[in-house]
Amino acid sequence: MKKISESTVRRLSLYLRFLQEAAERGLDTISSDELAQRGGTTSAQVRKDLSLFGSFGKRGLGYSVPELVRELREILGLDQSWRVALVGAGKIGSALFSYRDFQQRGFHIRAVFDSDPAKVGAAWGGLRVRHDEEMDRALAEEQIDIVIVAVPAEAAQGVVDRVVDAGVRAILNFAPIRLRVPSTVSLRNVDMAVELEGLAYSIHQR
Amino acid sequence: MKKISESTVRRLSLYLRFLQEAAERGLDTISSDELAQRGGTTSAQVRKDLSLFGSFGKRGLGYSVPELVRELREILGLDQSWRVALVGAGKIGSALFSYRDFQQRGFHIRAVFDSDPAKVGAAWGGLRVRHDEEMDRALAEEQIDIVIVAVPAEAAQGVVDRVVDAGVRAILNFAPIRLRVPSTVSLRNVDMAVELEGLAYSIHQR
DNA sequence: CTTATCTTGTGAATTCTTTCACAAGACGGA
DNA sequence: TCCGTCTTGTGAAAGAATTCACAAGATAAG
Repeated sequence: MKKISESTVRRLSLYLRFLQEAAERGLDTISSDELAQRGGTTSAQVRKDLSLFGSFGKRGLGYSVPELVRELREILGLDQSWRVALVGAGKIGSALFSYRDFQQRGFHIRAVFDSDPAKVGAAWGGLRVRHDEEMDRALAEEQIDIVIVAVPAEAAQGVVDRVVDAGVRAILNFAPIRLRVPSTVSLRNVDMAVELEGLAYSIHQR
Repeated sequence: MKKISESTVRRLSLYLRFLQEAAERGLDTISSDELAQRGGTTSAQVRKDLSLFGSFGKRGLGYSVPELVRELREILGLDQSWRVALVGAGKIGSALFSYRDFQQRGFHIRAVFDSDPAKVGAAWGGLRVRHDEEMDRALAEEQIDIVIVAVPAEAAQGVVDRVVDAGVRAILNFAPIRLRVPSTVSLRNVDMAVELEGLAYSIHQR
């Protein structure tokens, strides 16, 4: 399969979200143009993105909403549920843990780790916060697919190295630091400081 | 001034972060190559990014760390402090509020709003959570530069419309929805669902 | 059946970003 | 001062992503 750019994948995810809303509203057909409006892009872009995976539309009509939902879920790998672990039981970790959306979309948090003895043992939902030291073994035992890193910047690289050694192939990082991972591992960063600074830049420019 | 791409601004922000670490470690000179390693890019990219704003380096030597820190802070608009408001006093809002990094980088939260009467009045740091209805007036009174939106998806567009009407020109959105704003307003999205789905896509692809 | 109206799928053109590659300086040592 | 070694700054080249523009298919109405 040809290489798909990160921006395309991002957009597919947005299309899917809007299609699901459309499905709830009972729409059963949608055009690339309507999809584009909500995704903040153009109809040509939508068609090009989708055409990388097949031709799902009907000329003159548009796309069948339920069908395209099905296709996109399959393309993105959302027709299965994913086993997620959260490392860092601080404020951000806790906010992420109770973020209902993840669950809904098939991302299930199966384990929470922290290095602070004061936090270890606490009950989080049906889980118990486990000590950091258990992590390496537990990631394998629980067959974790994705790890969310929500520890301070200083600790993040160490955590990630261990996570990678444990065989995890996908990491979502919230620590404000650029992590090194082997090219076989997928890494996404959520970096609030960078975003804020980008905003500062744009207002600063008048 | 020529138009600078969003990816360039993102990278500048990363360079600055690394330069500040370097400064703390006492380094006073750094090459585009060292800067590139940490930013996960190439030396040519670093030089091109910087050259959009001037020539800050010395051939044969590299860049003066303190000087480049100063320049980047000025370019990004970080040589001033920014007045931030937070809308949404839920889990995410609360995590963001206590995120020390923002403060450190000159982003000061001056007001917190929520529509839930149960939350209004609560003391957050030195602030008191205010009712949503006060928002429109308060944004102007407090001369807010940047608004962070941390409300549920259904409420986000309504909040943003009011924020825009109140004259705010920069918004950081955490709600999982694509917001519409006039082109005069800068908007950045932090969309954790999209990031997770991107990771799902990449492992799913084998 | 024919015509008018839609909207897709997709090569080609365009625009934007990144990488290459090298002349121009800067420094240190002899 | 001259030479060897660095590393910047930047046009030019290459590569990616987006947009254009239109033929081809689908439907509906007369």
